[in-house]
Amino acid sequence: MMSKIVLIDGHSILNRAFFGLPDLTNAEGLHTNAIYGFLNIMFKILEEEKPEYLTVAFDVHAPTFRHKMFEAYKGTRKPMAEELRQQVPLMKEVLHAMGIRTIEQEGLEADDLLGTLSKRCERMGMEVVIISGDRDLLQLATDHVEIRIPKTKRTGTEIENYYAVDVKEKYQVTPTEFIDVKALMGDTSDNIPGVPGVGEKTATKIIVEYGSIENAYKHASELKPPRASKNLVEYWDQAQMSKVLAAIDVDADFAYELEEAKLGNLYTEEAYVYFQRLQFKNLLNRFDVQSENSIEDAFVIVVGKEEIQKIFAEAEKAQTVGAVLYKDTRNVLPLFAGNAEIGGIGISFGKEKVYCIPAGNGYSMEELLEALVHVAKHAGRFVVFDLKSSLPYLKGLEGAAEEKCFDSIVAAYLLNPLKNDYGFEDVAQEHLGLMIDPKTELEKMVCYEAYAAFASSEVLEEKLKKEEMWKLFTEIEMPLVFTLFHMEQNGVRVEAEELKSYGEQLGGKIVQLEKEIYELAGEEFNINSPKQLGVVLFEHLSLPNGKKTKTGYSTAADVLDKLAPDYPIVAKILEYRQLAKLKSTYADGLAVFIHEDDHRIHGKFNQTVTATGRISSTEPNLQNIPARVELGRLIRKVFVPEAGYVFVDADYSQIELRVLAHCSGDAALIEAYREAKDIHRITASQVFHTPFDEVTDLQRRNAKAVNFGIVYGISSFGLSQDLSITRKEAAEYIDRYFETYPGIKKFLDDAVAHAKEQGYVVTLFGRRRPVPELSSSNFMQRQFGERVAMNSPIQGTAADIMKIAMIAVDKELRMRNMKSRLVLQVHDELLIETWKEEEEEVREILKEGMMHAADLSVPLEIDMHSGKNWYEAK
DNA sequence: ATCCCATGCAA
DNA sequence: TATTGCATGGGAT
Repeated sequence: MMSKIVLIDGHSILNRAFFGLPDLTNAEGLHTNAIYGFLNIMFKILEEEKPEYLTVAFDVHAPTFRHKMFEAYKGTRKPMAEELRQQVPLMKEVLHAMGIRTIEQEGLEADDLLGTLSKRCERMGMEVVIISGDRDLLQLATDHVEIRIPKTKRTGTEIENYYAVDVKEKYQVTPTEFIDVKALMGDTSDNIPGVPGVGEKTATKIIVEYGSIENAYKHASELKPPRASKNLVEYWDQAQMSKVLAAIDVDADFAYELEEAKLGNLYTEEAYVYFQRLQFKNLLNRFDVQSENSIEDAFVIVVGKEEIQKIFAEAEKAQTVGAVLYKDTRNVLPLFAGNAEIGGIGISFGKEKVYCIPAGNGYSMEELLEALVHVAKHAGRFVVFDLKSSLPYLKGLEGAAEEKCFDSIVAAYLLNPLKNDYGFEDVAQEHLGLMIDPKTELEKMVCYEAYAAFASSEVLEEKLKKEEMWKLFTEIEMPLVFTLFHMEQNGVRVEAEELKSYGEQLGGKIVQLEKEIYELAGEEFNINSPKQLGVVLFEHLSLPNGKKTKTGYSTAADVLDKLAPDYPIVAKILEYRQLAKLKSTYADGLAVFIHEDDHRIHGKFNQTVTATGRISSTEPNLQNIPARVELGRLIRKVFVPEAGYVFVDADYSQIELRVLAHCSGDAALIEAYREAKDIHRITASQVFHTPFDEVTDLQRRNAKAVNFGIVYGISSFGLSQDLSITRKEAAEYIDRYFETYPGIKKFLDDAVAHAKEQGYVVTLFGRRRPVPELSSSNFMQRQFGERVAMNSPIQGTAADIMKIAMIAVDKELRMRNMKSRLVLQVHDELLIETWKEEEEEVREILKEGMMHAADLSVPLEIDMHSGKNWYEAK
């Protein structure tokens, strides 16, 4: 059997991968998508080809003989994107770590290296496979040299394959003639001139007939389009030069030992470290797991009652205990509140102490859980992944062992809040370098999770301390786990019947509006489809259209608002949209979450989702219940307290602006807050140099918009959109604002500067947010990064303060054994279902907890209302 | 089934 | 071409 070599066009494949895949970054903020894509393509090819040898060729950033010959060669090429450039040296390191030969040579392009190598190998009787994204390489195809061009599609990678015959079949010319075709037609991407007036069609026709440009030149007078005939003669020199430029050098002079390209074990320890660092989870599966995961040897499935007793006794004395509860589905799933059946527990308190204990071996599930809580109370530290989801089963843990709890997922979130998920496998991989095969059987997986819990807390603690977030973790985030758990358990009561009739009323109006819209349109269509709606409005009815989206006309509210006064149908559509939204998302959407037994919605409050530190709410989202428009706001009437209770609702008054005043130390803004009732009016008065009492409504509105803009990371464009003014006017407002409050300008500038230097911004309580966008090559991305750097410390600090307040309020209610309970948090607002006799006490607790959550240089004011439903309490 | 887009709701 | 989120229906794959 003939031996085979695979040759890869390094830059070309990196380039393909870079543009074919979405941007990926690892924890350090390195871009990794091109490397990831390259490796995927490479592994696929290696599996298919099973070659004996492999070499990857790269271009060198230096002039080649082609540049010397034609200065403008590749002159039109844009510089490589920064995100891609960064990946090139790393790519080479990764290849070297896998023992793969790379080659590059000054004065030669990768094409020439590939061409020369392919010829040399072919002469030795080898089979050659060249991988490139570039069709120019097709000239190298022979009966023994195959060119393979990967195409990245959504469905995966498809590869076009070309031996010499395939080139002929597809392009009608032989690989060698391909050079002549290119010499005639030129190549804009390489800036090869070719012959003017000759494109692909003509060039191919000429070469099919005459075989080469030289022969065509001899028969120049016969050439078909007279233009080609004339130009070939006139530009003969240029054509000849183009041919030399287009021809790959197959006889270049450079040193290369085939033996160095011999493939060995790619999955070296060194490569493993790189893959881990780059966070190529899927690719890590390729590594032989045995050597790394010798900890598996310590895994024990315990079934004897006495042994179990012994383990619990030993665990009690341990400094750190990692644990996991599992359901006996063939998966370790996050547990949820309620009646899920649990299969057993996992527990680990040392590298050699890792146990899976299924229920039913002398210990029922209840007894296991009880014993586990007992362990938690006595051990030094109790570590789990996603504590909140296990709390329903760990009765008695609260109070007794609360402070010993360590949630590794929460810790991992603080260390990098930008990730999408924080499964224990991810944390194990990132912080322990532990690779876990996702197909691992259940009991072994339980052991892995218990061990990872045990082993991770120390590492995470060290990292949190190093990044000065230990206090944030222990004093805010961990206590908050319990508060959020309480809120989820409490839920909020919703009147199902009322909600249903509200939905039905909407439904009636929607049907009516639908009819009217069809009549005005003269046709029936799906009003919910922006695509169909766009066609009806802007094509069939020829309404003047402003904006477009990628896929068609924009039918967004701000566009339709402008048309509504002139076109009754548009006004109807806006009304229809409003009602449809209320019905689908709120009336019908909320109804499915109401529990039949207690008439309450137990939504989830997520602690590890947002980039800034806010809480998020899902299933359903209880943080976006309508409030601004009356019809929508009515929904709040179905949120009610249980009999004997009232709602008390408290929200911070402009907490973000106050945070800004404090953090910036701006004297004028601080002073404004010390005296102020109406901050926007004061701002207007100061910015427009108008006495407080003479501020017009317009001035106040503008000042308010600027205040908001500042908090979001202002841009003149954004402000101009919001106020419907020109960018210039918006810019003037901003300038005047910064003149009035120079401290704010400095604070925002400093935030951006800090982010550029350190790569992250930080809140008053030490919470960090990385800002990788600031090192993007894309201008818009960088602009975005600047706004993020300005906004995150403000939004994040406000979130920190609210968390402190929530914990304080919840603790106080429980310490006093009160019936009243925290049910909702909406970023700057807390809703408490209050036992009527406790109303005054609750108001006091809220006031105290919220106003004194932080000691700022401006007062933290709140607005507070009571009511028999959420509508009235707001 | 699953994903993406446009849209719209909140602070 | 203003910050942070989540859910929806439509429509492509």
